Order: sequence, then C-alpha cells, then structure tokens
Amino acid sequence: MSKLPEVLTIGQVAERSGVPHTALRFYEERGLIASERTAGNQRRYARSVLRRLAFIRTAQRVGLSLEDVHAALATLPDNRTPTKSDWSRLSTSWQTELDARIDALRRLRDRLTSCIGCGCLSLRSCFLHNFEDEQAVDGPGAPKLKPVIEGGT
Amino acid sequence: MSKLPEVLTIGQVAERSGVPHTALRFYEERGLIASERTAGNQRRYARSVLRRLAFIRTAQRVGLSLEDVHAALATLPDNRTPTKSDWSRLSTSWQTELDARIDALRRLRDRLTSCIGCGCLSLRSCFLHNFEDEQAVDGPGAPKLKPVIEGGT
DNA sequence: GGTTGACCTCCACCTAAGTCGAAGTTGTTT
DNA sequence: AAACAACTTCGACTTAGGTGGAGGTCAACC
Repeated sequence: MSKLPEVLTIGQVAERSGVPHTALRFYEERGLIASERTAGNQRRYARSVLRRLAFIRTAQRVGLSLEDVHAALATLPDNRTPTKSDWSRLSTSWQTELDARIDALRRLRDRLTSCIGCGCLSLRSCFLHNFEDEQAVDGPGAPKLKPVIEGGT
Repeated sequence: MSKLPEVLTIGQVAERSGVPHTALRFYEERGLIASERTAGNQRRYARSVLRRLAFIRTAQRVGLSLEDVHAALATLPDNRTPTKSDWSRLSTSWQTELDARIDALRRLRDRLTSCIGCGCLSLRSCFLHNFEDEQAVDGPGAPKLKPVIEGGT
C-alpha cells in the first residue's frame, strides 16, 4: 500500500475504467463526472470517478440513458455528504424503474424458454403468435399495446 | 367474432401497436417487419405483425438494438415454418444475453437497495465508493473494468 | 533544454433510431 | 365524380452518444 495515487490523469482513468478518453470528456461536459485541473489546465480525477464510471456504464448497459443517470447522480451533490433522504430519493425512484425493467426482461426470456421447451414448431403457441396481442379482437377501440420506450425521468 | 380483418393498413397497425407509422416504415426498411402491397402500392400487414412489433419494442426497451432484434428474427425465416433448430438458435443465443442483462440489472438494483438499507450516510459503504473498483491497487496492470456496451451479436 | 508523448480545445463527423414536411397518389364516402 | 383522409416516396433534420483530427500546450525524461 505504498503509492496509491491521489489523483489520476485522464489517460489513467481511461485505462483503468476501459472508458475512452473521448467519452470521459464527453461525460464531463454532460456533468456526469467531474475533475480538477492542474496549473497547466490538465484534468485530474479523484479515484472515486472509477466507481462513478462503473455505475454509469452499468446503468447504460441495461438501457438507461445518460440523462437518467445524470438526473440520479445530480440528486447526490458532489460537494456535500448525501443525506438519508438524498439516498431515498435516488434509490426509490430507480428501484421502481429497475424492477420494471427486470420484469420485462424476465418475461422476454421466459417466453423464449417456454417456446423452446414446447416443441411448437408450427408457431401456434409461440411468442410471435401470442405476444400479448389478445386484444386484437374485432370492433374498434382495441386497447393499444402499452407504449414502450419512454426513457422515463 | 364477425369481421376480424385479414390484413391491416399502416394506420391500423400504428394505432393498435402504438408504434408510429414513420417507425413502421423504418422497421420495414430495416427488414424487421414485412408487408404486402395493394394494387395501388399501399402497405397491407398481416395481423401477426403486431406480435412482432410487441417483441421488437420489448426487446428495445430492455436495451437490445434493432440490429440484435433483426439478427434474431432473421434466423426465423418469414416464409417457412421455423424448425426446432431455428428456435433453438434464437432462443439459446438470446437467453445468454438476457440472463446477463437481468443479472446486471439485479445487481444494480440490489446495490441501491442495500445502500438505502445500510444507513451509510458517509458514502463509506455505498455503491459510489464500492462499485466493483477494488482492483484500483497500486502498480501497473490493474485489470480493467469489464467493457460494457458492446451490443454483442 | 529539447524531444516526445500525453494532454488541451474546437469542430466536423459518425451511427442508431427515428421524425417531419413536401409533393404526389389511393381509397372511401357521399 | 368530387372531396378528403389516408396513403406513397424522398430527402432533410433531430437527439443520443459518442469518435477523430487539427493545431497547440504540458510534463517528464535524457
């Protein structure tokens, strides 16, 4: 535990996080991460930026936008210790969204699973034929499929 | 059950599916859905397109790209009944991906959950401070965070 | 103290996933 | 058969999330 560097250059952050330096500047511009500057105007990052980046990339991976992430992180001010209610806000608002997404994914997967298990070569009982479309009855006013993709704040 | 329409116009599909007509044309251009044409060159859709759309939107919602969806659907040729191995291919390749995404989501959510439960107002044990970053030890060759966002085929 | 690589800003460009509008055609209704 | 909504194509534009290069500066080593 000798020389854990106090601060990291952009190159070091890029290497350690796997996030390209171009993206790091982009995230900074978007207010997702922050840096100090040296006398010579170069960025220096606190090591905690790595966790932030991991969080950002994970959130992105599961389909959340940078704006979502930004909104969430913005509720945790960088310069003061978050209060319990800061946490509550972020946590509960995200959990609802995350739960919904987990559920959607699970249903998608299970549909595939049961499909392959059922031997339904005729597509008779497969997802492409039964995919929550039972409202397609005759007459007008058939309910719409729920609007998907909304990037809810 | 009188007059279930055999085919649907683009407007009807848009209304029933909730997918804008502009997007429907776009999906067709990308080969995700198909239509017949009338003598006068207007699109007519089989009702099964609604399931396909629901599938597409669900997949998108959980962060899969249209290219992913296209690749998957392309393995199920539109004009012949899918074989068991058609299904196997789609199903198993997607399940791996879906499982991974479900897992990532769940970990994200659980981190948030335990965080709010732990009373860690100092951020000492919170995700922003502990988010899989324990490889940030001194010395070179610290393993990168896994590359996120790859849109794997 | 000079070279070399890492860094800086700015700007143009890129892909994905669409949207919008113009200008013309079709289909339905009266 | 006239009106009008719904359709057609096509090209320009949009937003998100970046990438890449030009032209210049900083820092670290010899």
